[in-house]
Amino acid sequence: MKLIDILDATPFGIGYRLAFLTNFWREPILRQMEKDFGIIRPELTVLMCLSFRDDVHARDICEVTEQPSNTVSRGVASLEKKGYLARTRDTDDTRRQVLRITPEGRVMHDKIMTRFAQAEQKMLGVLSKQEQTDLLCLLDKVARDVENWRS
Amino acid sequence: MKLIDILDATPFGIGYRLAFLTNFWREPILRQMEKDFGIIRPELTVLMCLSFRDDVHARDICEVTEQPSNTVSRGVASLEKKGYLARTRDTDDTRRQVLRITPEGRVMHDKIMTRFAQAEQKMLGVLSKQEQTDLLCLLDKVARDVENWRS
DNA sequence: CCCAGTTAGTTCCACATGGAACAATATATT
DNA sequence: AATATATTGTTCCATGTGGAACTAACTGGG
Repeated sequence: MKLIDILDATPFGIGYRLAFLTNFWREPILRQMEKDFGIIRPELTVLMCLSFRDDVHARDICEVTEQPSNTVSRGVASLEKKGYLARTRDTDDTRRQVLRITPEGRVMHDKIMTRFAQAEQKMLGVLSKQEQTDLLCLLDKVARDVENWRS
Repeated sequence: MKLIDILDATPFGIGYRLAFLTNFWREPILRQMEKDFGIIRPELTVLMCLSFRDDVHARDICEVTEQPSNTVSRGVASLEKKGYLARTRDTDDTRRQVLRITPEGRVMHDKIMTRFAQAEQKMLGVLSKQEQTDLLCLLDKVARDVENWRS
């Protein structure tokens, strides 16, 4: 009995394969990331948001990622302690704090992103360039439509 | 700022979209499943294995799903308490116990499977039948190749 | 200006999870 | 046959996580 056989028995072949691939692609890297760098999932989430756009508030990260505020709060606090982000009080609203990634934070972020990218390439090795393009296109179509189907 | 924009900035477009779709498709159902039926993730894992094949041992489930034994142990214990599976001592090896899903367990399993299937159909609404077939084919190709790329 | 209601971020608490130690049983070696 | 080793499944413990309560600060209506 293999996992892929159970997979085949379900009435949601695409969904299950999505979950299957996500698990085998992402989870090992997240575990390794924690082991090698001491960075855990919610910290990476914050790091990715700050890498994409500087000077955001914790609240923004909550909204974009749909993470609970306490999770983001802990991620921000621990990243600051590690020197990967800096926070300053917002002068307009002193409840808020402006978050910014540090150079060290960006280095760490890029290192982790590279791992994901390399693992992706390895995962897609069985597909031709054209097939990879097709797959990306199909996934993108569904992902962009998310607001129409999410429950 | 939208999540999909951060997604586009990463050097692993396919991987990130896989994770994105998995999150928005699977996670809401798992949360709802717990709320409506009191079934949590490791319990569902056990239930799906037993639905696929009867008379297995907890150890088999550990190997197939790569779950730690304590997680499976708890899942089995709680499912038994709820009447969704029955366990009997294996006469050949009294350390082992033979697991079997009950009719109530199968009803619950099917109810949950239906939810996943319906959510999948909704998710794929934006794709044509041909595109859905293509997507399934591509995902299957990569999934079947898992032993060659998993880290 | 004051108070009710709202919002940003943190802390508290309850629980799910996985690693490691453990007890019971089976298997291998001599 | 006796002892050492391996295996099955459970319990213990440390940690990650999210809901809810909480504090501090802002906003709007009277």
